[in-house]
Amino acid sequence: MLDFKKLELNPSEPVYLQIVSFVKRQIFIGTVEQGESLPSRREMAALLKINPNTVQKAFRLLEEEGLVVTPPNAVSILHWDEEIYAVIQKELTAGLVVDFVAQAKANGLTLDMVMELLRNEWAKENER
Amino acid sequence: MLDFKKLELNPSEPVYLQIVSFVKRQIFIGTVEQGESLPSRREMAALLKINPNTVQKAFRLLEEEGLVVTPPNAVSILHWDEEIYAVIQKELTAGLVVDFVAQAKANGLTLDMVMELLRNEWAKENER
DNA sequence: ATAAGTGTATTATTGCTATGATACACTTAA
DNA sequence: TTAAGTGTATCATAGCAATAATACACTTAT
Repeated sequence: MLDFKKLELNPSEPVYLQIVSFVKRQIFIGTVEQGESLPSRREMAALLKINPNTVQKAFRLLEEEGLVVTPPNAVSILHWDEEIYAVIQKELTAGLVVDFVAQAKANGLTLDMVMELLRNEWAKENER
Repeated sequence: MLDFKKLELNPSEPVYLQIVSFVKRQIFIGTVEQGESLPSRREMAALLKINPNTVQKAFRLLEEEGLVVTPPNAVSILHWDEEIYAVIQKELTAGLVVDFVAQAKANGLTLDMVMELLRNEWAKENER
């Protein structure tokens, strides 16, 4: 189930994008089901203490990406098909490493160096 | 030796940052020596077809980070000490993975998954 | 002396993006 | 019918960051 109270807003990244990412990750991880309702724009805005338009922007984006459907004058509902799921799955996995690898190569690093750095950083603080 | 002709400007990232990164990477990789001169602001601006102030901003940043020194009314010169070198070395290696790991964890990925993705992406196109 | 080359400081402009205010159309239930 | 709740469209605002224009002080070689 979607629990937006767990979404801690980071002031340095656009709020609407944080909402989008949050929902995508929940779908990807599988903590959320098809047909589940999202809060209304105003409700969610009140919860997060932000402007309803910001929520609207996030939800519209989710709709454009095929993760959400919104009947007229009613609350948005989570809905996606396999194809779309594959897209966000790729985005959250393979897509994540693309820029990273490009940068690492530009910096002159080797694969072995990167894997070593990765292991170290991963071990640091398994908090949360 | 610094060859700014190899610096292909990417329109979607600030130019002055691209210049800074370029120089840092050259220092880190070791294709450049202490005492080497940079082009004058105007010269470099002409070469890259950008505004001299943009070059100035980049060079000033490099100076603030301790990679460059600029005598009065003269061209800037590459100069750094071991401590500063260690800083940018860390920035270009360990520092690179920090955000990446944070994101991967947020997406619910495991270390093994990430390493696998990394190998795949690294193998893709060893061009350049 | 002069002209051309340095770096630098100050200010202006531009463009973009995120966010906010407001009004509208519609549904639903009291 | 009315009031409160939906989403939505349009426009305004604000803030920020990158880039640009301009003028200044100084050096150097002609």
